[in-house]
Amino acid sequence: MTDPKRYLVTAALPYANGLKHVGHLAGAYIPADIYARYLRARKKDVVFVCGSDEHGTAIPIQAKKENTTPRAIIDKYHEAMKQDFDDLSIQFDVYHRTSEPLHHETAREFFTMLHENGDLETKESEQYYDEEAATFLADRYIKGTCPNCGSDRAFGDQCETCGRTLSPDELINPLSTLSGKTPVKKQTKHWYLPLGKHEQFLRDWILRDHKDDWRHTVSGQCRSWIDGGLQSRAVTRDLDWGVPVPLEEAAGKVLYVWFDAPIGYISATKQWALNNNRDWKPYWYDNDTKLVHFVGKDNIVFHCIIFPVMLKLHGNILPDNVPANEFLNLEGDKMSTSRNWKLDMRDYINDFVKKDNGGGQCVDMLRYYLTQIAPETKDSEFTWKGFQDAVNSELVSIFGNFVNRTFVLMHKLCAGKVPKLHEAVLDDNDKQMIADIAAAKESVENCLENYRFRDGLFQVIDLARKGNQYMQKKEPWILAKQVAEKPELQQQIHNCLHICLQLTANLALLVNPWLPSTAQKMCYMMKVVEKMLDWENAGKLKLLSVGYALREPQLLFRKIEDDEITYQVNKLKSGALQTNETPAPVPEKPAVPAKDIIQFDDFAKIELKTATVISCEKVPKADKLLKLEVDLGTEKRTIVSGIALHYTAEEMVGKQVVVVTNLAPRKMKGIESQGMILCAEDKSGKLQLVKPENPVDPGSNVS
RNA sequence: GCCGGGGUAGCUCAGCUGGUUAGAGCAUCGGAUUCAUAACCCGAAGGUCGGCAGUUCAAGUCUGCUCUCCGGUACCA
Repeated sequence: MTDPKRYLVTAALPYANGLKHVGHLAGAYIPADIYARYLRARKKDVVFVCGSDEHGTAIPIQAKKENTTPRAIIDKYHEAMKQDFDDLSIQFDVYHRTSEPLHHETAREFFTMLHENGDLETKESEQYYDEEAATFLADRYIKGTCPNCGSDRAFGDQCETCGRTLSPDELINPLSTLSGKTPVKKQTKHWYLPLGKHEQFLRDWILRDHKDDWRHTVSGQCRSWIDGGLQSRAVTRDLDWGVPVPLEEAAGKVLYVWFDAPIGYISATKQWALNNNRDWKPYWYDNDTKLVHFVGKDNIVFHCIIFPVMLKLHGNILPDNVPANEFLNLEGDKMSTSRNWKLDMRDYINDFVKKDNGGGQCVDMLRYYLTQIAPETKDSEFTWKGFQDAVNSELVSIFGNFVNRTFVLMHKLCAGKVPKLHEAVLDDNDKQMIADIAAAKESVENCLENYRFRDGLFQVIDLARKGNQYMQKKEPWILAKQVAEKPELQQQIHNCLHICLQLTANLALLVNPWLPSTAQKMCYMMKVVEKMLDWENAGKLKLLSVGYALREPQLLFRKIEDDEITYQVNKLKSGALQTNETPAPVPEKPAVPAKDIIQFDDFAKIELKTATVISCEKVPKADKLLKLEVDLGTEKRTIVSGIALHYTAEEMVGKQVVVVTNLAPRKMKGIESQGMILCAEDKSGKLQLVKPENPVDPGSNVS
């Protein structure tokens, strides 16, 4: 979009069921914050909105887990996340929450318009209903036995043990988690958003109009979705936590969280307008508003497909870009909450920012490193060693050191004041440096405009590097020793320090979107007001006035010591170890079976036998399936088993396994499976075969 | 399996519509220097651009096949 009148920048609404980690930061919040700060520095009309996403079934679930109420959960995590963002200099213009009445009202209005315009479909279906609690049960509120792994910790949407996606109908022995009773099937009506109707619009808008300006990771994923066929999506669901559907016939139903959450951007904008006595409407209705969504790649489909369709139907503007980032790994592995392999924002804040030698410099160190490794084009990796290297050899040695030596020399050679620039004696080095400052402004700006934050920050550091080179060529400390014999050298010294100081001011300005605390500290040292950081001053040589006295230098960044790094790495590893070794917290009543008690006769219905794998091959065109021939002593059978991710076909041959031999046969990928192989599965989802301690004859009964 | 995105120096990445000896930063090694947080500066070394084949006067850059990593999706009794 050329020359937008105003900007609306959004960062993904974090879900209020736990603390967020540095992957979230690198993925959405830091890039969004950099962009918003840049626009503010350019005096653009910009609103940067975010807020807590507080609906959805995971909230009441989390409440149960923590033995409290949903309200307490969202209040707790809303405050915590808000605080963490604040501690890391993520400067939203408004941080709202979807539990606010303003949001409910906004979401209701949104739904109502779509409904009244006939843009939604309705469908009746049978859903589980808890008669005692007199409510329909969300998938998450039904538990039962997993048809896949047999675990009793399966829910209507997913099995906790094997992670398989489920539908409530698949559960064996479904039970309501509310009453503990067996639910009944009951007719229910829901509203759907028919995405398929908008396929052509999406194709034109994304694949044609934004062919060149969207990241190809983003448009590629969109194409994948569109080509895969766009299904209608339920907008409502039977749940009591969320925005009630504003229809009389929809009592007990709420808007699906995916529907109400992005509308949170709109309600946040409204709240901002109220707080600042402004009009929110142009930000969502005027075509000269540039809307940019910052999200992680898991959110692409919502922000590029679903929400735009909603916005179009509702008469709003569409996002100009969705610069989604990929994922951030940690020390060689994916970040994972369940395995405790992660770095929470709060942990960093406590271990670095809140320490005596911490503060803003540590905030900026993290912002620096997370930008430097930002997964803009592919997944990237956070390592503590990398963090240390980036801080020590770039921030400290190049950037911090340049500023420091400039200030020290200025105090030693120029009496603590900004020296004069003697234009008549400018040499090639001076001129080149001046040109480099102007050029840096252009390249940094270009990067920022195109969401290349990693490259932009590199350009800033590179300018500091050029400053070091320049100073080295000029060697004012050498000139100072000769000035007694050659007084004319004093002008060279002045020119060098003048340019270095103006360069320092420029560095403060250019680095400000990325490292705001550092920019402020530099302003303090230069005794200038923050207005100097206005982008229009960039590239110029007049940021500091001649003769102006500056403060004593203070170091911009401290070094990261080796022991801090080893401490963090050990902490990460031992934390992960703990979760691996300690089983899930034992409930107060130990090991009450979740399944119904059965009699011996029931058990006896299952025939279990040992078998030896004779041969084994991978089922073609299936990732998880192995086809096995097993010897049951008296017979041989073919079994198809979903263990290919854990065992290779070769290593299965010769192994003894336990087989359910009287299970009804089932065809998979065209092969009839005549039994089932038993496996144990740990928390991480790793499968282990169940087998006799010592080999026994094939066909031995297991009981 | 299908769809999408990657695989370029030890690490993190640039390389647009094909064109001279494939680039940068960090790390490493050597040198120089002292204004500076043993910092800076100069220099060197380091790559059969995942593999194979093809198109072309010319391919990291185009085509086909293949291996591998990351998502999504199907298979999981």
